[in-house]
Amino acid sequence: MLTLSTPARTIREVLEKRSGRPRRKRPSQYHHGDLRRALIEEALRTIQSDGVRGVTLRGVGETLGVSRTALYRHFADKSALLAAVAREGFRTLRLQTLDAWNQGGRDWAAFESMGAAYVRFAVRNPAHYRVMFGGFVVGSADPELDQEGAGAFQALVDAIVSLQRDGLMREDEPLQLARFVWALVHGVAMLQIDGLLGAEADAEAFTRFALERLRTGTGRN
Amino acid sequence: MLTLSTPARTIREVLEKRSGRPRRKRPSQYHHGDLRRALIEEALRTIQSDGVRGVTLRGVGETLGVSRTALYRHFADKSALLAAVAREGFRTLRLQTLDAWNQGGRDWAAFESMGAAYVRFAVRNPAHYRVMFGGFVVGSADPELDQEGAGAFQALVDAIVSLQRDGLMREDEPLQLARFVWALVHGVAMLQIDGLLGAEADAEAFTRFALERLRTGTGRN
DNA sequence: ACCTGAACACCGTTCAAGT
DNA sequence: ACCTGAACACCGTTCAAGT
Repeated sequence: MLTLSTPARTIREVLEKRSGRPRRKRPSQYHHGDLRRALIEEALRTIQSDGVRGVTLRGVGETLGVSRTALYRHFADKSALLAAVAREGFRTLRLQTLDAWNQGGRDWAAFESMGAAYVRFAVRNPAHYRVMFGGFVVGSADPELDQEGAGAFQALVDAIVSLQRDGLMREDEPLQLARFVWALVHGVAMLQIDGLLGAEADAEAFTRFALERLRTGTGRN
Repeated sequence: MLTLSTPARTIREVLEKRSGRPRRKRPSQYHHGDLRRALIEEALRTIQSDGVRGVTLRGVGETLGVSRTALYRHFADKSALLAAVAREGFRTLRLQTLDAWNQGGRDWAAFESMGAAYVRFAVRNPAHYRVMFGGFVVGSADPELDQEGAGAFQALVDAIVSLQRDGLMREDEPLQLARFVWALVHGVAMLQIDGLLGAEADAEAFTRFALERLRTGTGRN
């Protein structure tokens, strides 16, 4: 029965029966509910090292020691997995920007730190940031993702309202101002990630310059 | 010879010989050097209608009536085709923004028109814009793409220098100012494309607001 | 030169089946 | 409930072969 032409799969099955334990990476845990978590973390790891295009359900499954279709017990499809990864990103982004704002004195300098923290997150996690904004999450309609994104945005709105209360920022509609600031830091981050600032440009110096002009504008008064 | 089991291909070949003209979309031209052009245009059409992910070498080839590998005579790979599409985008972007700048009086209003034209191009051609900035063009090292991108950027730099000469813009380093403006319009465009402005937000009004704040800043003087 | 067609090594997803 | 394995319908790319 166990001839040379026996598929490797069959041999492994025999060995697993023998030892009483499969030879894959600790699969028993996944029967207890943390495969979902493991899938998100492995997807994120792959994204950081190889980019979004490197994420394959086959690869993720193999690394975790489960079949390539096990994922469908926890996510509707691949896009839903990426949406979960994006959600993690917005959460981290909110925590890091809020930290910069609160650590500072909630003045304009703290607001600039907040912006710098935003850009720093994007530049340090370019592939992750691209998953959050690159249009990879299709089919949409992930309410939890929308909620997490809205949470990160709200941190910005709150800071702006605070600055207005202290007479440090223009009395425009806070939402409109928040969109403006978001667009700027998003643009600064994207240009840096895409390497479009030019070789001679100092990325950090440019971020500082951009945050200064955010306050003063570019016109000559 | 021409039995029921004869492949359709053979039948078509016979018909083509008969009529003296092939039944595919004018393939004879492709022997004269415009398959490259046709591939770019068909790829762009597919991008506009179905997004980048809808572009397959098989689909493009089939529509044009050539084999799915014919492309490799004109492009190194799929990424090189997308790079050519991106190049077209930067060319159009430069022409449209320059037009807005020149049609206006080269004053600050014209500069805002230039910014609005930039955002308009992105919003009207979201999938195309994403090809230009979404990190789809990998492997990089397409000098012609870099050159076209640099050309679009130079139009912005020139406008800024002109404004400075007329005493309308701050006397900062023009390159740094150009990067700042680019980051802002890029951010505004991306947020609109990604539908991240919120349902109640008026996209055009926001663009106007953003371009005003570009001049005045957000701080309270 | 330019294009074809088969082959290769991949994909995501579905689904009946196993425990 | 949770996971598997085979099957399906796709991909991009290579390459010998045709004209």
